[in-house]
Amino acid sequence: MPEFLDLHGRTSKAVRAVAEAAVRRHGLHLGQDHLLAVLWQEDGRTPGEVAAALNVTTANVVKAATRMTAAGLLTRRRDDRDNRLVRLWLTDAGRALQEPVERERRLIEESITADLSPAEREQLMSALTKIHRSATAMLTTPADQSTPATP
Amino acid sequence: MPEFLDLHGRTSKAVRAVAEAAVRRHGLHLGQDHLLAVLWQEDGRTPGEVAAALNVTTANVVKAATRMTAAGLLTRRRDDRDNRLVRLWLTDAGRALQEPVERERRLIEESITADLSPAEREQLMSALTKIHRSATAMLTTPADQSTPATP
DNA sequence: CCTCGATCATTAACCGGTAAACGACCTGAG
DNA sequence: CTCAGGTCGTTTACCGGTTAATGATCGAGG
Repeated sequence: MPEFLDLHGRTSKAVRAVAEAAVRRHGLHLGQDHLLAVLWQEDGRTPGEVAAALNVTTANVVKAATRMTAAGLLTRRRDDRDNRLVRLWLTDAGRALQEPVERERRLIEESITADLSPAEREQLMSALTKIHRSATAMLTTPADQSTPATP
Repeated sequence: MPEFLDLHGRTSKAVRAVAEAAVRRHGLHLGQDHLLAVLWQEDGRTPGEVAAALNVTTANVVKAATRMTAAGLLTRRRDDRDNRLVRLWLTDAGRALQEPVERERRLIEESITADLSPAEREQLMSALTKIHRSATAMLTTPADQSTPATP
């Protein structure tokens, strides 16, 4: 029922669907492009490092890495010095996706914000930043709804 | 990398996490509250009707309904006149959640938008509406990125 | 009356995401 | 040197979401 949560949820789903469709044209699933983006920036990171960079659990990265390894995008290799660690390396196929995927992502960004004036876009980013800050604060500070305002 | 998509994704995840934590305090999972909301409005709907109201697949509603039936929130019963149809009925437990869940959802809406002035809030809703419209349009009209502007 | 197509719900197989349990490995204190 | 505790990755079991295949039922035409 609440206005913002409802609109945000529907918008979020629609945006997600657009990104999903776009990335699927390159044989990827949504989320896999984020994992690739981290490795495009720097190769040979561990699942834990990738998870931290993506703000996701390590288990999630492991599962995705398994699928992407099977798909020929990644290579797994244990670290020689510390045998607990596993390092993820891009294959040529995984590296080849960088340019087209990043380009498409830029196009989506443009198309999806095309109806907004520069001022509107600026205000939207500002507002979303505030929402993001509030939300993350509410996650670490549980259930302060008894004191909504700080006098 | 794109500014908006990145910020939107992170914000979306944070907001989702807040809603998840809130609804979990009442023994629900995120999404189940939406299903309940439809039934709170009117009881005895079919999975297909609920799915259409939530903009979700019927299969998803069926799965959720199965779990919620096991949790004692719902009751399944086949329609007498048309035996293909199944109607979902709230139990007392399911109906009892309406007031606390809706109240908490309102509180979250307030808390999460507390840093925004009324004007900012208005602009945010307007911008999100435009984003939503663009995104849904891009879903039905695939790959018009070769003609970004309509001259 | 009977069949054939449309309309339902359901199931199974995938995804991304999570939390929890597990096991292998390193490291530092004794 | 040993061993206890911390740090990893992996596995398993959920949840919400999807698509595709299956199955039961209704309804209309012949």
